[in-house]
Amino acid sequence: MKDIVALCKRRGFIFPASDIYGGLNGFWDYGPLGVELKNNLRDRWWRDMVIAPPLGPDGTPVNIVGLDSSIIQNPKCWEASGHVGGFNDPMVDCRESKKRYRADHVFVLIPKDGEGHAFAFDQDAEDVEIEKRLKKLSRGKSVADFNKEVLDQVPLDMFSNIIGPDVKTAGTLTEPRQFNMMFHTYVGATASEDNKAYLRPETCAGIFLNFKNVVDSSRVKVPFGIAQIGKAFRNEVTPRNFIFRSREFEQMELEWFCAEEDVPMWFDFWVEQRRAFWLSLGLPKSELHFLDVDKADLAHYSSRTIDIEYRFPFAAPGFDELEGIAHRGNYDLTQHQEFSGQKLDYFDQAENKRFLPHVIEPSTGLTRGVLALICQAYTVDENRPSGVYLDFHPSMAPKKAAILPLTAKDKHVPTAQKLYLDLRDEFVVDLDIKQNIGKRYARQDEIGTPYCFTIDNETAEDHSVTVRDRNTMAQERIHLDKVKDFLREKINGRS
RNA sequence: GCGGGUAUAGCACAAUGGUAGUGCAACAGCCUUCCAAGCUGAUUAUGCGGGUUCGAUUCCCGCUACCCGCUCCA
Repeated sequence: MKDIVALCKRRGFIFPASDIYGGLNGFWDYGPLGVELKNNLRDRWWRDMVIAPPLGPDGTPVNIVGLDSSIIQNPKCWEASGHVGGFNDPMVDCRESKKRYRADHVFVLIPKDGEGHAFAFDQDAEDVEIEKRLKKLSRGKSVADFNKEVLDQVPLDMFSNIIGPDVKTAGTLTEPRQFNMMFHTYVGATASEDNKAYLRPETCAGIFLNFKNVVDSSRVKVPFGIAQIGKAFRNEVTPRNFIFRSREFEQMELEWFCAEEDVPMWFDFWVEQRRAFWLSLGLPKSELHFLDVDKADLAHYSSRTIDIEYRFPFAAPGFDELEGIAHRGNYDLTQHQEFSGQKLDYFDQAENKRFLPHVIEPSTGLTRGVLALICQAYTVDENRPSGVYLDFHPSMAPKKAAILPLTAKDKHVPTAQKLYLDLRDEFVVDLDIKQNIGKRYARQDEIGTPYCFTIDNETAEDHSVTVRDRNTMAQERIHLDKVKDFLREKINGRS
C-alpha cells in the first residue's frame, strides 16, 4: 500500500490535500492522471446506467434518467432521512480498556442504597453475565439492588464512581462526546442555529426529493431508475487507508423504483449487472466477494443488502466494501412524504392504483472504485526498467497511448507531432520527445499507458510505426493509417 | 478518540550540538536507430511551532500528517 501511495504521488494520480500546509486528515486531491482515471470510471458508469442502460429480464432496455441535485438541501431533508436525529450518537471512551461505546448502548446499574460502585454494561450483555460480574465485584449484590439507567442519562458527576463494561476499576469512562457525522454550515451571511444546513452525507437523498419532479416531467413509468454522481461528505471518526475512507468522497448511485412484488427479481438483476460492471473493468472474480449482509447488521431501512467487496491490500486476505446494493423498501419516500407533507405516491394507470414504489439502490464509491482499479493494476515486474507497471484496462487508462519519436531529430519529430494532433481529437494521448526511448517506455509503464507508437527511420520509408504493448513489451509494426483503428479496437472493443 | 511507530530533496538512503551528503528520478543540453546507457550543467530537503543552547536537523515539549492496531463506518 505504501508503494501504491508513493507511486500515486510521484506520477500525479493522487496528492494529499493542502499538501504544502501539511495536509488535512481525510482529504485528498486528484492530480492530472488521477482526474483522467476518475473521469473514465465516472463516464463509464454513467454510460452503462443512463446513456445505454442494460436490457431488463424481459429483454427490453430498462429506463433510467440522470440527475444532479444540490449538495446542500433543506435541513428537514436530513431529519426525514434520520441523519440528524439518529446518527449524532454520544460516544464514551474507556481510558483503561481503550474501548469506545455508544452512550445509548450502555446501561448503568446504580446501587439503590447509594453505597458502593455503579456498574456499566453493554446493552447486549446477558443476564447471567451481569449477575456473575455483580457478584464478583460488588460483594454479592444482585440486580434487584440496583436501578437501571442508560449511560447518556447518567449525571456527569457520577462517572467517577462507574466501573466500565470491560474493566474492574471505577472512573475510567470519559464524558459522553457528540460524534456528528455530518458537516454543517450556515446558509446566508450570518451564522445562527436558524440557518444551519448540512453538506449531504450521501447523494441518494437528492434523488428522493426529486422523485415527484422527475415523474411529472420525464414520462417515466415504474419500474425506472434515477442515477446521480456527486460528492458526499462525512465527518468520519477515523479516515484511513489512503482514499478508501475519506471525509470528502464521490458516489455513484442509482435508485431503482419498482413495485414491491417485483423486488426480488430486480434485486438479483442489479446484483448481476453490477458484478458484470466490475468484471469488465478488470477486477478479477477471485478478488471480488459478494457479502449478503447479515440481518443484524442491516441498516434500519433495509431488509436486504449485498455488499460487493474487493480485496484491497489493506484488507487482504479479507475484503472491504466497494459497492452496496440495498433494498431500501419505500422507507425514504415514506419519510419524505411525511416530513414534507407532499404526496409522493405513484399512480399506475394500467393497474389504476396509487402506491409508494420500493427502491433498490446500487450505490458505489467512485473514489473507492478508483482505488480498486489502481490497486488491481499495480503490478511488480523486476524484469523491466521501471520495476512496476499499471495494468489498467485500456478503457480506464488515463493515457491511451504515447507517441514517441525515436530521437529528438527532425526526421522523427514532425511525423510524431502530426500523429499526435491527429489522435488527440479522439483519444487522450501523450507526445513525449525528450530523453532516450527506454526511459520514455518506463515512464509510460508506470502510469499504465497501454500502447506506445514509435516513429523511426522506417516510418519515413514505408509509413509504418512500431506499437509497443505495455504488458508484454512486445513490438509490432503497423501502418500510420491504421493507428486510429488499432486504438479504437483495443480501447473500445470496436473499430 | 486511544495505544504504538514514522517524519532529512520527487523517491531510496546517509550524517552531524558547529558549511546537511550519496544514488536514482525530474530539468537543460550533447550524444543516441527501440527498453531508466554515457557525458556536461543547473535546480531541489531536515513536516510545523515553541524551549534549552553562543549555536538545534540532532536534546526536550507541543502540534500536524502518514502507517499499524483498537474504535467508528448510519
